[in-house]
Amino acid sequence: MSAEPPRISDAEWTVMRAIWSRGEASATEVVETLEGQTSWSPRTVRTLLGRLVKKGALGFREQGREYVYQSLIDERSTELEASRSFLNRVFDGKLAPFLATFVESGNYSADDIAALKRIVEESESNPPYAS
Amino acid sequence: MSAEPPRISDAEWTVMRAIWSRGEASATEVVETLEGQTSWSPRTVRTLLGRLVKKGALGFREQGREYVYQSLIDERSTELEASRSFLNRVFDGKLAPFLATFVESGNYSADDIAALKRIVEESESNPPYAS
DNA sequence: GTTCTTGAATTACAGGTGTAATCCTGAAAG
DNA sequence: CTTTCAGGATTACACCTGTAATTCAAGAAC
Repeated sequence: MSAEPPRISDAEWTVMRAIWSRGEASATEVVETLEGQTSWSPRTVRTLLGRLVKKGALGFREQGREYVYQSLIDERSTELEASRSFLNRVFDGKLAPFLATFVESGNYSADDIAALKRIVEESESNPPYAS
Repeated sequence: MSAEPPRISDAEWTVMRAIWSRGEASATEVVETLEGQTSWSPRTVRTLLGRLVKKGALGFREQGREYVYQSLIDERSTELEASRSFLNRVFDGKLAPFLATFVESGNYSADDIAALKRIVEESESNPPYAS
């Protein structure tokens, strides 16, 4: 019944995150948001917005001569789906090897450790499925 | 000085993992390994092997009429690089939000918790950089 | 009213990707 | 020897991506 969630490409993720961070935004606003983050031409940003609309990831309403875009897909669930897809691709779907690799390399911060602790604690009061 | 590490596509990851899991393998062996995991034609698998060779991810030696392929890129560092690139794309490079999203959804196993515990403990004796 | 400007829509264009089929060659089978 | 077959090499082909430029139309500026 539900349409497939659209595939968001690398560059498109950047745009989606800009939209999510603002709630909604005109093309010009997105361009401004991305200046400094990327070196894309405003043309490129507009192209990406158009593609995201075509994919069903964004909707828009007209405001005068401009469109104001808003997300049609949920940030959390889109992130989760991307995470699962990534883990499947690279780590056979398993979180533990991902963490191991990441941590072996020292690529984590104190914040990350704090997040890990919360997870461990939470899991003790509310255990996940076994093995 | 070092060449860029090759970009491994989605389908190619599947092949690389088959090679890594075997150390080295002929095309036929890779095809066999992937039966049941995918529904690709043997042709497709051979195409992917060829592309990976062209990209510099795989090398091969001739064994009779066949090639025996082996990886030219390190599994761990390739995984790490993919992980970083993923986190950058989706979570602004930060591990903690990834974990939060993942855990909110309940998508983790007891194994994962065990891995987390080890990591937390390790980090206590050997703390990461601050914040 | 005519021109300039700005946004959206359309078009561009060279890779990369998924997914194979076809071609070519040398070994295997007869 | 001739035919067959299996493997690598080459070709196919539509769609996706990154990265824009060009076109068109309606307001904004004269």
